[in-house]
Amino acid sequence: MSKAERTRQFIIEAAAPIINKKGMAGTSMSDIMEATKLAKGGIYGNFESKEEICMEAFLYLRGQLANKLDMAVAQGKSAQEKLFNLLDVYKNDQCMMEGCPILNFGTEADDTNPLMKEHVKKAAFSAQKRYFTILEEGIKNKELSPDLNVDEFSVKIFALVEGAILCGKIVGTQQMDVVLESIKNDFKRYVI
Amino acid sequence: MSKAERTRQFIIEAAAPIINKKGMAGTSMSDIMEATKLAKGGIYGNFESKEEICMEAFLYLRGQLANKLDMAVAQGKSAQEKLFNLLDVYKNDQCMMEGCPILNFGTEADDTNPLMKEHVKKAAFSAQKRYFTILEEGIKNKELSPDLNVDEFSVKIFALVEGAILCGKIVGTQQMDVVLESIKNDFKRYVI
DNA sequence: TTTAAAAAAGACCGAACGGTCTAAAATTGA
DNA sequence: TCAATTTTAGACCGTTCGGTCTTTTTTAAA
Repeated sequence: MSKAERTRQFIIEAAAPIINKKGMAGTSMSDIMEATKLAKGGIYGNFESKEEICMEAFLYLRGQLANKLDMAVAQGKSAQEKLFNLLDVYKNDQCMMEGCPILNFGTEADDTNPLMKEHVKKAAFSAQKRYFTILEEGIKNKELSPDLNVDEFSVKIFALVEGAILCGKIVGTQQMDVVLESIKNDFKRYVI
Repeated sequence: MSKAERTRQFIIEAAAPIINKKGMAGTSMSDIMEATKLAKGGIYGNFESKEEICMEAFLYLRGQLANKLDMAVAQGKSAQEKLFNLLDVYKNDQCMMEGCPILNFGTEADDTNPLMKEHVKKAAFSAQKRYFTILEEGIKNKELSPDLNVDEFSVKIFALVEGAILCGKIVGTQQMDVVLESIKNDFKRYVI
């Protein structure tokens, strides 16, 4: 890994939480310079624009979150354990990074930045797919009722999780917990 | 209504959809000048800062949406009709304004603008209260099972609706429809 | 219709913006 | 260790930012 590659990664990791928090338009290059303690040249030698930094920041955050979720799922033995572990990441670990990047970048990018929007869309699909896989395996293993519409329920869980995060941000964590708990109850209706 | 009051309102109505779409940080005074065809003086004679315009824009959008939802609810005779009419506003009328102001302003304001955050919080509460009232009346009128936890279900519907809007923005309207439909199905489980 | 008051225009301000470029410094292969 | 190369510092660029202020225009009461 060359010096430049290391610096590039360092910039991404330093900038990502700021951009996630303040938004793309709300984050200035000077914010990033301050966070990295690098001068203009040090940054623009590794990225060709602020937009590129924003893109990489999103991909980084998305990857970090995906890893954490995948690990939580892997810990679970049953479909229920897998899903509940996943949801508990949001419940307990949310504080770590300032909110879900899909929610934050998605709301800002959708009318503004088509390329970013496409990346967010992909991230949303893969989040839904994670639910899908848990549910489908659960049915295959006779843990869950085959009546469950896996396609629809995956999307519903995704919407509920994102809604829960929004509730947590603007109202408070107790509302987020209520919503996350309601997902568990919905799920339990299909447990055989 | 004085000239100034009319102009002020005109500016708010012209700026609101832009700010809702591009965000507060992403909207510049020149954007607002262009939309209103007014010069700096004309705008700053009626507002003391861009932030004030953003505040008023949010309150305006929030009010518009609230009116539309209240009217839809008023059209319904049963709890089910009321809720379903409300949800159909999102399904059909969403295109009108670029997304839910609670979602858009909420995600941007939460780490940035405490006063705005407070307004968004209030708006979220009153959105939840609208669900609460429908459900509680439904129980009182023996339309809905008293087993329904009205407090929790109101928050859940709110989270699902906001999640549905996010799905609609980043993935597509068909996902939004799936989620809105799932709210109806959840509701039906409590109909007596 | 006149005139005093209110409202809007637009030149202007300093600051901050994203981005460039050259010179200095740090890295790296020999 | 040294020289070629890569990487970073930071002065600099034009532009745009939010906001002010004086002048002009418009409004509206007499």
